[in-house]
Amino acid sequence: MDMKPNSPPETNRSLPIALLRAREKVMGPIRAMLNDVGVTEQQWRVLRVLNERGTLDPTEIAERSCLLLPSLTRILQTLEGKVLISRAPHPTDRRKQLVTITGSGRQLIVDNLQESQRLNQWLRDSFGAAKLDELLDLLNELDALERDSGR
Amino acid sequence: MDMKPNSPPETNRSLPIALLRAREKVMGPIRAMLNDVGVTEQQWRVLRVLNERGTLDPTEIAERSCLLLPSLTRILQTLEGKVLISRAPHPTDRRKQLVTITGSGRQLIVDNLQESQRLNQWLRDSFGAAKLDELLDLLNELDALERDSGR
DNA sequence: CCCATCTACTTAACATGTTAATCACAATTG
DNA sequence: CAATTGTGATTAACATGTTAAGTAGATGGG
Repeated sequence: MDMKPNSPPETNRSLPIALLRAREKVMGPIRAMLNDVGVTEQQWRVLRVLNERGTLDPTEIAERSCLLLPSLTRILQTLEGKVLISRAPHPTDRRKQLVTITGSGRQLIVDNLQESQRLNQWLRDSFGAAKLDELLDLLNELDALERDSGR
Repeated sequence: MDMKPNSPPETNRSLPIALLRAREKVMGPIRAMLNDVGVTEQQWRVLRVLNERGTLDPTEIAERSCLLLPSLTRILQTLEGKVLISRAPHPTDRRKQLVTITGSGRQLIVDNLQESQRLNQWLRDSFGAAKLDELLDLLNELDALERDSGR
């Protein structure tokens, strides 16, 4: 037990940094793929959510794609400009809107989904399916934690 | 085996999203703490690296704090403006510079390190020390992976 | 020594992250 | 129904992320 008192965690044992580095490893190739198509990682997330879940309002898109509403507002404007999504007013609540992916949007996903899945599969093979699942379980547990937080 | 063919991973089982959500859980309280002091999460990372490792050049700071050089350039300008770091030309290589944390910078760390460690400890207690270590191991393994990448 | 090339850092341009403020509309209450 | 409060989305302002281009200084031949 030769641990120094109050020894702060090395940057390698810092969870925020470790999460950041891991994310970079995984997203790097995906970002490169999307860069060729002209959409960002965040725009891709929004399109995938809309493709999987159908028409949604911005608040739910934000939750599912892990974006804050101010960012999403700008992203939706961009995607609408590219005609990858369309927006319609909510029939009863005039504060809301309904966002739908367009045919072009779906096509963009179709064009890139295979490559995306290939990258996923490569990760599974390289890292190991068991460890990947274990990692996902731990991350989801961590996320499910703290509904109160230590502050 | 009732798996649908080509079934894409749900957003919850997507590693990039899971990493993002987990990071938000961990960083949220830390960000709040730093927000009160007037430094960002990235500025905090740079200061901690400089405090732990001493005088460094920007390239090494970028690696250790997980920032890209263009971001770091702006961050160093900001930190220099706040007199939390100082910059000096490299004695032999005039392309480089040497960045050092100032007394004010060290003081800022001292003032917030305890709270930071308290939040870390709370995470360890809530999540479990064993699982936290396991998670860190998996993340580091993932990071150490792919020196070639699947592209 | 000169040139081609590489390296360290910076700048530029655009997209997103983050917090606070704002606006329109909805829901609630008196 | 009017006033208050809450909600959904947007805007504003500043910081960072990301890619590409630029600049100054080092480095390695010829």
